[in-house]
Amino acid sequence: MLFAEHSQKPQSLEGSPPKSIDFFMTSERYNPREAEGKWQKKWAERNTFQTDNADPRPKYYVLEMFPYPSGRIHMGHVRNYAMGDVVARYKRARGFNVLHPMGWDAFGMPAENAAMQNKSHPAKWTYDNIATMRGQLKSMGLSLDWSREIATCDPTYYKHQQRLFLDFLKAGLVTRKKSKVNWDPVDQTVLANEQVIDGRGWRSGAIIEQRELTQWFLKITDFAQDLTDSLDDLQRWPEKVRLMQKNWIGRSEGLRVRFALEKNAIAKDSTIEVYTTRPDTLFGAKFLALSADNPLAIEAGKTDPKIQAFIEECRRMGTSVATLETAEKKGVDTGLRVQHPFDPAWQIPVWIANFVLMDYGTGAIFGCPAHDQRDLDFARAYHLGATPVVCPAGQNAAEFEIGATAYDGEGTMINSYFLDGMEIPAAKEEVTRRLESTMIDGKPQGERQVNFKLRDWGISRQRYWGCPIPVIHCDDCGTLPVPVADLPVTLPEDVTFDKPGNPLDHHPTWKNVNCPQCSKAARRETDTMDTFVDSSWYYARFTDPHSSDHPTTKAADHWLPVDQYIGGIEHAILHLLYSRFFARAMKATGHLNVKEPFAGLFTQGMVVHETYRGSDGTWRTPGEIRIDSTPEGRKAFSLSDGSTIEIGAIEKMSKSKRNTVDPDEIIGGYGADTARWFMLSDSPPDRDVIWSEEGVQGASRYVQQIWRLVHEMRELSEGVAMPSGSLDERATAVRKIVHGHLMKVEEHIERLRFNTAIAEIRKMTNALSATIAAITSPDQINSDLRQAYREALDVMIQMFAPMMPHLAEECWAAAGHENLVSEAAWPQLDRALAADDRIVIPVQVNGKKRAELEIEHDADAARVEAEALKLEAVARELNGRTPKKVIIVPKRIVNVVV
RNA sequence: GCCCCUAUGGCGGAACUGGUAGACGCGUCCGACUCAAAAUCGGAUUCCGCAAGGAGUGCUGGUUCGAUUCCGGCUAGGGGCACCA
Repeated sequence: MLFAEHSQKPQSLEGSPPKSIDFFMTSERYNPREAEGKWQKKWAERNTFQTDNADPRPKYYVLEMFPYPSGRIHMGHVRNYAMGDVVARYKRARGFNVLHPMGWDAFGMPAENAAMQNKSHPAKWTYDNIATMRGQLKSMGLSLDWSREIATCDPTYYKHQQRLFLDFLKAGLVTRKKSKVNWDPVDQTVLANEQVIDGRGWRSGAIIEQRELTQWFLKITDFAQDLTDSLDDLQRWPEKVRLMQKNWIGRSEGLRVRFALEKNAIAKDSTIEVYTTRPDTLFGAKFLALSADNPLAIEAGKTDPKIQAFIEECRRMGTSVATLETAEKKGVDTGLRVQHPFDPAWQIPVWIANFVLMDYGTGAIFGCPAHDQRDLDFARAYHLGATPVVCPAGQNAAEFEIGATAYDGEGTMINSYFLDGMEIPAAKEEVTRRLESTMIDGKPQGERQVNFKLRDWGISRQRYWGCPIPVIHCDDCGTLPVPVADLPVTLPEDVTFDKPGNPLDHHPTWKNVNCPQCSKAARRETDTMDTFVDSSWYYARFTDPHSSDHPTTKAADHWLPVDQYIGGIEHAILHLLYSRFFARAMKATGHLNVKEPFAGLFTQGMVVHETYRGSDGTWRTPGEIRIDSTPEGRKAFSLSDGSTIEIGAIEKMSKSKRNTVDPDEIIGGYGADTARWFMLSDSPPDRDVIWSEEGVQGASRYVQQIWRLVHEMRELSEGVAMPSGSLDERATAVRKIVHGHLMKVEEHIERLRFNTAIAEIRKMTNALSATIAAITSPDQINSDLRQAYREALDVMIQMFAPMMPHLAEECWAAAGHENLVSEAAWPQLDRALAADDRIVIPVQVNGKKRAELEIEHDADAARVEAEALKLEAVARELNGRTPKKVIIVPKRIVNVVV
């Protein structure tokens, strides 16, 4: 026997009083504090959740977004990992070889900030936090393979990341270029576009400045087309995330048009190129506008002080992304003129405008005020006119005028020479075709072009606590990769954070090295990688986390893609797009053979909580108040002085609003199972869940309910085998309850509908309790019924085991099993039992329900109709009239139409 | 400004491809047990109405034998992008 016999010694049935169910009841309550630690230890001893890569069963890889070791886990983690654990445990029971690993996204700014404050080392802070959080996760009873644990700050991890960087460099997927970057003045580092939110740093919240720096870039734009196209194949991703990525990548098809410049003293080129998605509106052109950073604009500024002043004004404005949002449309006429492509006599003025971006398209546009709001605003400010060239259906072309709003809808071409009368798509095609075949300056005047909003991913960060970029700068040999044999380039341990900026930059012995090529004095790259690089490939590393020679091995090909990935919607763009890029880049460099890392994605909602505010306006924690529920509503009072507390809005748990709940306290008080159960039960997993004390108490009550029910059923089924052959009516009814609900629970879990899966389990336990309550005397309990309860007991425990694993083990042992329910195979569903042979269907008259009809499930339409019409309530409604039509939807409904 | 999502009892929510609206839970009320309380158990709980019955899924129009579900218009809340030509 594996375990000491369970202490519960249920009473014998003999001599028990009839009627009440009290005689079944155990006097002991289930004690999660004792049980949970015991089973966690047992799982660890038996390596229950360790996964063997060589296991021949079909694989299933379930992964939750790994945490940043910030200090302690929060309720969001509990929700995320509870969901993943249900999937992992369920799939394991269903016979899959499940990979369910955990690790730490361990590089990042907070460790440096803590180091500055506490004068300790970021590594110590990080590893201390990891130790704390690992303990907390273990107390949740997650079925994780801890032998695969990784931390991205560990040289055994980032060594391989440096190797990937060098391979990407060799493959041309890395560039170093001078560019305008988003500079976070608080964190003193660069941020990627994706990390700037509403003009502020995603972490610091500081207003972002624009600076020009030399940076390392990963060429995510090389895959822009495939990254957008492949979204269509990600069937098991939320539509919302795919759409957000699609918009972010921002593919557009248009035409690059060359306008011939009139002779002038400024321009070196004889044409100006613009990019447009609306070549159909070419005859509505009123001006060309250059970006202030356009080389031609800069050239023009050199000879004209007025233009120079305007460019400088734009630069000042451009230093803050936030100011762009409110900026008026402004510009200056360069005096340059271009020819209209289809009318050499038509001169168009060339302006410099503050709303034209240099890094999209060609840094120049043609303005069609009638059909583009920005162009219209600009044209109104400088009286450039707005001739409509597209007329909406139903409008008189001669009278159609543009007011304050540009018209960007469909319509017919007007005022447009040879395009007149065409619809927009035909006009686009016609202009494109004509300009493609006209040559100017030895090139076609128009060329089809696809543009993307997506920019290359700048990964240089001027920080210490990150993965060093493995590159050496030599004055003679240039920028050289660190030889692979010298990897990892480890971080120096003796650093100080007393000066602003990058500590690596102030560390002479680390920074100064010899050139790997010429051996002369050279300098290490002191930038480290954006921490999003660390999390862009960890899912692959988990498949063979201790391989020391290579980032990945054949195991990655076996396990990837991740079958089910679960995490927050906040990563819809950043992390998920970078990971998709990384998989492609790793495929291109031979490290992977898939390009999509996550076949299934699920984005969970947040954990939210009521807020509480005292009369003095200060926030109060849930622990500082007491709530009274009355028919008039809920009222809150201060525990310390009894004063009235205002119950505020339900908001995301945050330290500032003081509405957080500590997972440790919940797990310590109610047990992990109760926390997991409530977290999964109360809301659909993709929506926010409101954490409430009452809800947790309900879950806790249910744990005890199950404990009692298990003992009742154990009593009833003592010493009998599982059902075989057909049983009597009473017993079959019990079996039908079990299999009917088993089928539904399976469906709900497969679709990740944890809340409805839990409702189904509760329905089943309610129904089983009712059958037991209906037993009025012991002589009603025959061998058939005992067998049915024997099965019901096991199946019930297995059904809630993925959500409440500790309680399930305790019950499983109480039911007399010597193995672990975590290692047991999922019960075999009997579909015949799951289906009902008599069903109740509603009967409507003229679409209103008037009666119910109970009938065999396989009754044919004629019989259903005959029986329905016989019903008294139906006859009464008909009142002698003959039905015009009777609609019968098998097993669903009868509708009698009069 | 553009794009997307959501709207169901006092509350969280359920209702597979159009087919009994309100499952399951929370809260509340009534009852049992108790000297009492807690815990536990049983019952009620969309609204109006004593009842028969009627109304009802944000508002509004449509398709249909039948609409929470599909289509059009609107309102409110939430999210994403944001001078991307």
